[in-house]
Amino acid sequence: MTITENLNQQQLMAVSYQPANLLVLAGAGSGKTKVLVSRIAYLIQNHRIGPANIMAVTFTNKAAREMRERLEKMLQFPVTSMWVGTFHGLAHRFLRAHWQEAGLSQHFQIIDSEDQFRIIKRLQKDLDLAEERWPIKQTQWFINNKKDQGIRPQHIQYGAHDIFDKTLTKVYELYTEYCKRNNVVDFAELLLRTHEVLRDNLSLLEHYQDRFKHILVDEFQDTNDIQYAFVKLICGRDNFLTAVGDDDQSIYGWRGAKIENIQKLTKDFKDTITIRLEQNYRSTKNILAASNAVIEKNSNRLGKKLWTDGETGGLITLYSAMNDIDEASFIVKSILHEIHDGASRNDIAILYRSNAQSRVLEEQLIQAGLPYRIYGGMRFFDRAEIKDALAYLRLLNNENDDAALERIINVPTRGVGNVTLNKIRDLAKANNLSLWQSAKQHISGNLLAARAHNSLQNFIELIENIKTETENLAIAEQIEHVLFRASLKEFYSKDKSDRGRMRLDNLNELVSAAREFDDNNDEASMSLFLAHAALESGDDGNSGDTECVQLMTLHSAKGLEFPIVFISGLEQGLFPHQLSMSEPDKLEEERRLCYVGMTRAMQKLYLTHAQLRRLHGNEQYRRPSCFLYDLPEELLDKRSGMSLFTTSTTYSQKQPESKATIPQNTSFENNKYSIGQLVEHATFGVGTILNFEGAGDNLRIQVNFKSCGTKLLAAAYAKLNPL
DNA sequence: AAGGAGTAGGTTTTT
DNA sequence: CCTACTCCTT
Repeated sequence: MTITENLNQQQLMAVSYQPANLLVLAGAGSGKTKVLVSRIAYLIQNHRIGPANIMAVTFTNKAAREMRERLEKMLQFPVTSMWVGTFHGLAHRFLRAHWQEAGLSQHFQIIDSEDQFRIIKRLQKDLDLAEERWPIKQTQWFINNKKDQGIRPQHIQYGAHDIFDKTLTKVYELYTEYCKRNNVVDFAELLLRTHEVLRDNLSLLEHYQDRFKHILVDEFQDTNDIQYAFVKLICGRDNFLTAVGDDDQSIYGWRGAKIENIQKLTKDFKDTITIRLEQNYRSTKNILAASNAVIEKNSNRLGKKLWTDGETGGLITLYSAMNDIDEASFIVKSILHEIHDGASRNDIAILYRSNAQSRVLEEQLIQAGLPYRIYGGMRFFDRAEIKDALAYLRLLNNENDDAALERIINVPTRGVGNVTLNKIRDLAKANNLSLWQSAKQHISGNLLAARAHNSLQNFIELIENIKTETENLAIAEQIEHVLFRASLKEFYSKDKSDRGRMRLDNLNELVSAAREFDDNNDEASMSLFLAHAALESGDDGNSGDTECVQLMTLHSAKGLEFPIVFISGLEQGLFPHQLSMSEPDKLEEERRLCYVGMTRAMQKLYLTHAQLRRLHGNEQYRRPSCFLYDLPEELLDKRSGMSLFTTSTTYSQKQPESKATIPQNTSFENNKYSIGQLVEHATFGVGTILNFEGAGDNLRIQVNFKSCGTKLLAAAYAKLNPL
């Protein structure tokens, strides 16, 4: 098969266009990845560009892996010398090679946002900044935001009375010093430092400009200032940029992505050719028409209209639910129908604006006995037990990693409590020592009471012993040894709950991950494995054998596609979100998010909203989302749940408090339960009580419901058992 | 050092 | 309403 086979005219043009600066505006489902991969293959095969002369930047590590795989499959030979990765991954690679020019020490480590949070918290505490007035998150945001814009503490200008900027800049400054002292680098620093080194080192810059004849960047609409500056810098000579993206799918403005980047590209890069991929191969005509109708309401678009010569498809179902539970129950019922009609659970995705919305959906799915999977929860390498284990490894790798030491000095508990730790901190601060050095001084100088002294000494010896014992081991074996010597597994196995068991599993999984890393990397080292752990989310992909309905936020649905898609909670204040409704720019991003969601659907799209929703504990009447009014009537199959009027009587009854959850896998329809059973195991919900029998503990109740509510049951109970 | 009480806060997330 | 975290008691 040749590279240019099976491409439409626009795709072919994008793939085969002579070396030049290219902007490929690729609409949803227009074969963007295919074009990107094919263009690289084409450059290699037809323009005799060496893989080593190509750099490809992707949005996630997963995308990077997939790109390399597809490319190698297409070319039938490995392209190991090509640089493929995320901006962060590539920057890391660069800094490892040029740590001296970058002013880093050779074995610098990457910290993630949680580490960063803890460090800033510590620093602010030392500065006596009250957390209520100076939220750590805010400082963290301040620092990262400055870094994303290429701004160092010394560049920040503030007025004499600007306490806010003055204070945060001070923290930023101390934080920078801390990172230098501890030999660590955060995510934003990877990019900023790389940019600075290239900018200030002409020979190095020219070397890379000469090497990378072609730089290809995917998801260009999601680049931030520093990333754009980096691309601009490196594309400064006889080399070319291929930027692929879709301004209509820019949904990360809130974390620094600049939609303007894709808009100003043609001005900043010489003779840029713009190619539009507008033929969609994913969705039906109806779905596409509806999506187009929504996105058309945005101003400032580069302009693009998707079309398809696929089938018209069914109408889009718009369900107006009575409340959030009715909404969830409608979704679940519809899923059951779809499955009955031959759909696989894997084909179905439920999308929502915020994670909190998943709970009600989950409850209904559990009741229906439908297996589901939630995307984008806690990431593997972010789990507490994994981070503990990694902290040991970090400490072994670099004794002066204070954050690592703080994390595990008393995990598992070994009698080095807060009092001792504070003493260690104080001495470290006074003499500009690392915590490890300070701890050793406490031992050698006999500065502690006997009990603390012994505990601390044991800790120091433990670390030093592990260090010698693991010196020549492969990384997986090193980790196993650490887990054993630090009794981490023992520590977690004390927890007999599901959670404890899961933690043990995860620790074992960590060993496997290390082994896999070892197998896949020629020069695997502990230092590289730690970097891998920081840069990779370690998402398990489609693990597991059971087919699952997929639940995720609209944001995490980007780049995916499903035959059947539900978008729930289309209500003013929820989607578009309350906090994004005031400013036009933010509302436009919400609209793009809606567009992204809708264009995930291949065959069938369901949109739902609830008239009454329980949010933060109280019920609120909600207007349908403004996006729903953009949809052409003729594309819709409108349905609605019970009217509000009927149920409001139920809701208005005086109801005593009760708390409980229905056990999983319980089926309810028209069954009789003892009230004790039900009140103890009920979740709130909607239902009708058909009949009562007996009284007191022997009271039995017949209910007809999707899920019967605690409130309702409690009301019934109160009615039959007056005080 | 663990568990209970009390309370603050509650978009979106990858690296 | 639910959670995650702090603080306070044993």
